[in-house]
Order: sequence, then structure tokens, then C-alpha cells
Amino acid sequence: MKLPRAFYDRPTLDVARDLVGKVLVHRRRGLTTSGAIVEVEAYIGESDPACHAAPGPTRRNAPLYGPPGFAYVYLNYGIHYLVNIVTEAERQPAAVLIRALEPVDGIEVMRRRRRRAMKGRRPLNGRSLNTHDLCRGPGNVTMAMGITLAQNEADLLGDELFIEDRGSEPGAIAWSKRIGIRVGIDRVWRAYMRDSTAVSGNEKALTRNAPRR
DNA sequence: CGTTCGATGCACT
DNA sequence: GTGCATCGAACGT
Repeated sequence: MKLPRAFYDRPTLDVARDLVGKVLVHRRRGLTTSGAIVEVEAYIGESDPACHAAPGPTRRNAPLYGPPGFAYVYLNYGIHYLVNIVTEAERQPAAVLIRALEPVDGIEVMRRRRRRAMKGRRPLNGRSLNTHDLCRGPGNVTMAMGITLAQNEADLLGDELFIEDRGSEPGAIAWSKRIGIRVGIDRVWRAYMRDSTAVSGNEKALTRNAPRR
């Protein structure tokens, strides 16, 4: 069942927590890929220095100021697209970054896209791509799912990019500080499935847990 | 194990 | 011109 608009129109930390275990689906050119969300990070408001809304409204961050339940995709480091889910945008600009998935549908399509994205360099020293590595890390998520700027501002209630509740019981969820950022590192706004091997980050990032808030 | 570094594009000041 | 919500190879220990 596709998540309704009301799911996204809630406090961002609640949305982040509840997104873990849901299934992100992308249909593109007749190919369907999907994966269970196992790791997310919240970016909340202009007072969060790591949030793209920190400088106030700009051309790029406009989706953060729009209605909830839409995608915010941007190019990061000139190399990777990162996909966010806009939340309580009517109250304040905020979103949830999708950092890792456990692949479900279209696993061979994901493998192909990951390999194609590594053109020029020898992939993984010749080793093969494990399923739980296909969508491990926010750049890998978009690579494997085929998500680009074309999906920016996509309505998650549409049929191209959306999130489903498939009724599976989510495992234990843990919280930690956000990783890979240089400012706003104090906030404990990263939620992840504790026992999933598809979660990104090193041992330190995983053990640096703290209770929510 | 650990750290460093190159690839690469664009929003923002 | 600066700096980034990255990835993975290539090194050093």
C-alpha cells in the first residue's frame, strides 16, 4: 500500500523513524527497482546548519519549502545524486535523506547500473557486487535505483517514484549522530535498522548510538 | 585495520 | 573562487 500524503505531513523525526522498513519503489523505462529503507537522516529547518535550507530559500532548495510527500534530489560532489523525502514543509523546510536500502526488486538492474556508473575504473578490484552493497550509502542508492535530477520534485503519490508499506515487521531501530557532514554533527538524527548489513558507515558510527533526541 | 586522495558539477557568496 | 549530506582505490601501519 502506497503511503498517503498524511504520512509525510508530520514531525520529521517521526517520519524518519517510520520510513525505516518501508519500501522505496522506482519505475523507469519499464524497469522497476525497489528496496527496503534501512538507514535515513533528518535535516530540519533553517536552524540546522547541515540542512540545505540553512541559507534560507534559494533556487536549489525550493522543494524543501514545498508540500510534503515530494522528492528533493540534488547533485552532490559533482558525482552523486542524493534523494530526500520532503516532510513537514508547510511548517518548516525539512526532509529525510535516504542513505541505504536492502534491495528487493530489480536486483540485476541495480547491479548493471552500479557497474555502468563505475566505467573507466576497474570495479571493486574485480570482485563482484554483493546484494547488500548495491544500495549501501546515499550515492549508491540513487545509482542503483536510477534516480537523477529528473526525479527532483517527483510526487511520491504518483506512479514513478513512491514508498510502500508492505506490511513487514521492522526490526530494531537505533539512532546515532549524522555521518558524512562537517557541521551540525551534534544532532542525533540518523535512524537505521540495527541488524541490517546494508547500513552504511563504519563501526564507530554504528556504536556511537544515543537515545533519540 | 587506518587515512588520503582524485573524480567531478554546480549552488552559493 | 569555495565547499560540499560521496565513493572506492591506493596506499600506510
